[in-house]
Amino acid sequence: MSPDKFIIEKSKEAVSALYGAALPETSFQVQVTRKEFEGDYTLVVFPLLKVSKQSPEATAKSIGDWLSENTGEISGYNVVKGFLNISFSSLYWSRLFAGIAADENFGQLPSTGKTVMVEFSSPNTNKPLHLGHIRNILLGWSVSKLLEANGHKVMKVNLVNDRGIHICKSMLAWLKTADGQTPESSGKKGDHLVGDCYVAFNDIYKKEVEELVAGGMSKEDAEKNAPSLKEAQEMLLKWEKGDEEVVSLWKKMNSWVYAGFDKTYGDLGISFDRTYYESQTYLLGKALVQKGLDMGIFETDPDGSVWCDLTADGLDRKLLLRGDGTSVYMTQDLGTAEQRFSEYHLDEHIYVVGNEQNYHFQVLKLILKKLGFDWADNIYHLSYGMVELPEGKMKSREGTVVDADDLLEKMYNTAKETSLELGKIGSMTEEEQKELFRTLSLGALKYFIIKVDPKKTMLFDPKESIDFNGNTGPFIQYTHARIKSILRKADEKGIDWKTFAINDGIALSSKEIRLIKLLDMYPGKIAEGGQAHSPAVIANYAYDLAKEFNQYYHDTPVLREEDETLLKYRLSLLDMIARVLVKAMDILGIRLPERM
RNA sequence: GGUCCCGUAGUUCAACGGAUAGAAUGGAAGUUUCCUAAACUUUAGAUAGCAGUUCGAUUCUGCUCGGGACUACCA
Repeated sequence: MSPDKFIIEKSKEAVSALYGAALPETSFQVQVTRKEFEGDYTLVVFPLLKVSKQSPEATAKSIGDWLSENTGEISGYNVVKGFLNISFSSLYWSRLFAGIAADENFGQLPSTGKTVMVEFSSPNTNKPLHLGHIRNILLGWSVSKLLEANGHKVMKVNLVNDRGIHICKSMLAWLKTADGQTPESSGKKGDHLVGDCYVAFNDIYKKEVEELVAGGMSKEDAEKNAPSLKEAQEMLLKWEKGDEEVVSLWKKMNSWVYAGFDKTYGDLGISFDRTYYESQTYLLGKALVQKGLDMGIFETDPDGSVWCDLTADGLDRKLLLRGDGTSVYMTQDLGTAEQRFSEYHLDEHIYVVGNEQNYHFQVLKLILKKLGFDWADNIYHLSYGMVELPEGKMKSREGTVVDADDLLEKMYNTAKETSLELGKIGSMTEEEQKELFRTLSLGALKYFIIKVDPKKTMLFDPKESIDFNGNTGPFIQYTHARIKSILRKADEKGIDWKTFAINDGIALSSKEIRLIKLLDMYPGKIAEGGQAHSPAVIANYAYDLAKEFNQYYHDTPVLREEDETLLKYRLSLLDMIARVLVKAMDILGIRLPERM
């Protein structure tokens, strides 16, 4: 049992023995004792005053005395104001550690039998992935891993927006300007080629609008009547009718894009269990509109459009079906949600989508509830803030969007330069070097993005993100490599620490106890992070552990230790730290190299 | 106008309603006899403002001031 839970349980007994009162667990607040005070864990006694009818100090002392007398694990206590600082015996800590180290599945919580779907990435096929997608993807990926560590079965899905007017724009521009280029012939990555076409379309369109305005047309009319836009709209109609030529071009260009996306996903080290395409789902939801009408919660306007009035809930009227009977984004999302919940019997569905869609998801959940679906409560919108650059927001119009592929390449090159500069690569083969640079650059990028609370707007400074010092991915990677190096050294010396059974009765230093305490906290961090859907908790935990190790190792001889028992004990402690670091970083999708 | 989010050292980020608000980075001063100095030690530096609830507020409530998002028969 964890020390904090142990204290809660025993304190409960103490309160009932001393004051004859039974208080709920929430009245017992236990926290790690702050460094500047003596003790391991601290019980906050203020909430107990109402039953003790004593001063905070007297209450703390009574409970402290009771705990000392009635438990063997506690070695002492002190009282500061309303805080009861409790110390555990060395024996207790070494036994706790033995339990942690013996657990092969440490960090994996028992199966819950629940299935959770996580949707993330969700790109458009007319633009390559950019920095905003990277935040989305990394969040989606590590939330998935976090949920798995919590014992859930997780389905990672991607929803590709592969239809609509914007795709037609790219297709049109390709026909007009690309001169038959393919990814093979041009050497461009497929998604970039198609993205360039989209840009090319907008250039043409802009020019046409300018010409029309110069010819005396109002700007508004010009924007609606530019010939290229008309052409794109015609193309969309043809697509919807299944026109063979249009559809085959659409398929060809999309396949280029998917190949490009797959490359980027691969570079990021992520994958999906299933990919949905809007072209196959955009008609879903119409049946639900009819259901809503039958239930009387939707209404039809004179022009035939269907609405849901949410003004009573503090929201607006929401369109669900256009006057011409076609559906909108919301309709589709209602339909896909219903389909997914029934097909996979989901217990929860998490959508990783930017905070600009907070309103959309508020409405989505509300309408589903009105339609009588209880599972609407199990939809969670993991909303995240924008990524800004030192020079401000990313704007595609101004060309300040950070392209995902460019960024990954730059990170790789910087990792390479820095490593070479520090003379770190030693005798590595070229393959090993490449692997290391890749691991380091991805570690830096992922950690930098994930450590920030998702809901906050974050600043991405390319220079800082590739920093290898301080609260960074490479610092943790380095720490792990260092521990592994020590353990290798121990092996070379022939110290058989792996088969060591941890004995009682070892005098532990306060720094060692701190490390054990941190290790013990790890499953709790997983559970906590799982609830908050926040991988940032895990990221910061891993950093704390790495930092604590560095401080410990700096002035505690391990390999030089002469007492064999203590030596083996310490080596197992290092091994356990390395294991937990690997587990934690795995949740973030960050690999830890053995050497660097 | 309405709804939602954010505001913490120079900068980038932390802090279940708990003790003297933590790190990192940048600034200043130091450290090589176990591993790998991508490390470690010391030092200066912050809760936008005003009320309220509480034994206790960065955290909860209200207002003010700043920044952002949404408020499409786009997706």
